[in-house]
Amino acid sequence: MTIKDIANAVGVTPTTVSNVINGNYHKVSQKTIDKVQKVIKESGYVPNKNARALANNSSKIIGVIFPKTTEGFMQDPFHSQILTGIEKIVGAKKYDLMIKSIDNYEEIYELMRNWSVDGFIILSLIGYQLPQLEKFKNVPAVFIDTYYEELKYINIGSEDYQGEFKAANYLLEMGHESIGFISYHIDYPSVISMRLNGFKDAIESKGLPFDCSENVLEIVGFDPIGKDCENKILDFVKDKTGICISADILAIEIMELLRSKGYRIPEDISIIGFDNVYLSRLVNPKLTTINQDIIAKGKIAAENLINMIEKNNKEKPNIKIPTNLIIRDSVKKIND
Amino acid sequence: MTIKDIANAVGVTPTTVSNVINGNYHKVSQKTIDKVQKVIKESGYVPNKNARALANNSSKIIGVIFPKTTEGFMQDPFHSQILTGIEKIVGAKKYDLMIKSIDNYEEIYELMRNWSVDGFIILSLIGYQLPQLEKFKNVPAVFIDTYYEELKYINIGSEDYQGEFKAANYLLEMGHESIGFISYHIDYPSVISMRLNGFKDAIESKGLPFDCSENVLEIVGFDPIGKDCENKILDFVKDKTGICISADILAIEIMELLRSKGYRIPEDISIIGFDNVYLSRLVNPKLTTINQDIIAKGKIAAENLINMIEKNNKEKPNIKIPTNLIIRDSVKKIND
DNA sequence: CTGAAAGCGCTTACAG
DNA sequence: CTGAAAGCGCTTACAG
Repeated sequence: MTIKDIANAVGVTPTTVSNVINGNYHKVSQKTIDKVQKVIKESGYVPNKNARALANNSSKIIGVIFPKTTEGFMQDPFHSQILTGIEKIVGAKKYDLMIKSIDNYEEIYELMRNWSVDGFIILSLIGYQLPQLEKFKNVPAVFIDTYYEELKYINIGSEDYQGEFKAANYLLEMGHESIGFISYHIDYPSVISMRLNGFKDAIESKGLPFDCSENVLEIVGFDPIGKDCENKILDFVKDKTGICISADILAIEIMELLRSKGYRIPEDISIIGFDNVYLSRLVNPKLTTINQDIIAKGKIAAENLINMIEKNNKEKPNIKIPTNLIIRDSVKKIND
Repeated sequence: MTIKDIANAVGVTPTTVSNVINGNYHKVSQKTIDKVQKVIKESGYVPNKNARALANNSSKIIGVIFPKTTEGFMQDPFHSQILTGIEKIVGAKKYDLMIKSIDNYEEIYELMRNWSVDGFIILSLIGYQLPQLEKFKNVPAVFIDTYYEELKYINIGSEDYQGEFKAANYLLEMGHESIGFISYHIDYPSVISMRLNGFKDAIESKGLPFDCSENVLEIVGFDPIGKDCENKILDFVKDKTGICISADILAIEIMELLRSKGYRIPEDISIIGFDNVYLSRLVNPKLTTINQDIIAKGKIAAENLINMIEKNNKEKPNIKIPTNLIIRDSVKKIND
């Protein structure tokens, strides 16, 4: 079933059929429109989008790009929720979705030319790789959580600074005076460095001293936490009553470690996470954390991209999703 | 940059360029091959796959189909891990990946015709909808976790029966005599009904009586668990020492519920899950469970699909991933 | 071994 | 309002 078949069945030319399919109604009489639509419906005609894309140099495909990692990117619940949000909007707006993990930013360009992809959502780009995207400049794209001074694209981030400020501030208000921040490797600038800034400013806003070597522990390597790393954490925690941890997943790992060493949480030490992932309310004690609506983030990314594509919108705003404190059971009040 | 441009640059026709791109080397002289490849490399030529798909009626696109749910499908860590496995193989084999959530199985057919999609991986199809796929019969497709008598497609499942048998058997060997099985809604046949059979047979293999109304609790609705549901669970658990739960996520929810009612795990009641999701080792106590390699499942699905496509393989095997017991801390030994 | 030509299914100026 | 025709970038019999 092709446009030509429809045209023959109705007794009209492919031009006319194409016009009704594409809603160019002002070019066709109502009588013809009706006849064509009837035959299309009855025949179960499905357009060949490859042909359409070839003729239009535009596919209504959106590409989601993420880094090729050994563990597998979607493993991380954060990313799968982003994808959930993206997929909802993309589907609702009648676009198709391609996903691809890459090693090398040339591959984005290649994918674009392969299929005449209309736009991209790019997850977890490392900032310093941005210059490689020069030739990509005129392609509609939105980034997620990419901080880089010269970013010429829309970025969808979160209020990371404000969120971690709230977290640290809560600890301080609960009477904690010696607090720390633990994170995986900290890139600058990045989501994590923003959070660290919020932490620092919360401390200083109370007139307390902040010192990187005192208040911050950056851990290398990934889960499960290695032996040497364990000792660093135990050492770091010793003289503190409360810890902000840059992500729930890591917070949960660390809670597990501390528990195994005989710490009671929150009696012996208070913990606060970031992200409010699903499992944060299922661990024991339930984790106090900073919430962000990750699915909304994916949706906003897709909505902005589609706006760029359809309205040829040239603005490059830096959008930030709000973050808010979720109080559960992993922080205790200190009275003195 | 098109094939025609390359042809002009080399001084040859598009036919020849196409032949070298497609590896039809026996049709071209070595000298010409070299010249064409050199120009392709230098020019940064990228093929237009829409044109190729249009000419070939085949796209090297693989579609991953999943149901449109309100919560969002990829939320579930199980599904995002499957997707991780699929993406790895699809990328490695130089295919492209489209994903789409659907309400209605007609949409699969539509997607196929839209893009000349070469094959599909279909997740969480409800068995009784299979007959709707009649017209889809000749399209390469593999299903994941779909049990249906008349399945004419490859299905990639797990040893659900054997896994739950091992789980229940472990409880029995640890001295538990009154044990139960808790699950969300049980379809027949399905992953869950297979697990229930394994549970039942383990009990009966010890010469113990099995009675559905005694040993099985099917809960309706989803997380978080509702009030009425809570009471059912508490009631069910009262006269038992060990519980098999059909999925880790549910097990973790239930552990949380029991803890809040004063139960100590495993001292007061033993719990065993299924799936070995990431968080099962992060909860307290660490969850004893049945492991399956979910990423491998995704990989096997993709490998089988691509074999079907490329070798025109007509076999429809029913593949099952092994399951094994992971002993952690949520089951205690009962000595009498 | 190489090329001319038709065809895949659509869109889009252009003419009438 | 309708249609004839060229074009999008590829592939593939077929002829030489």
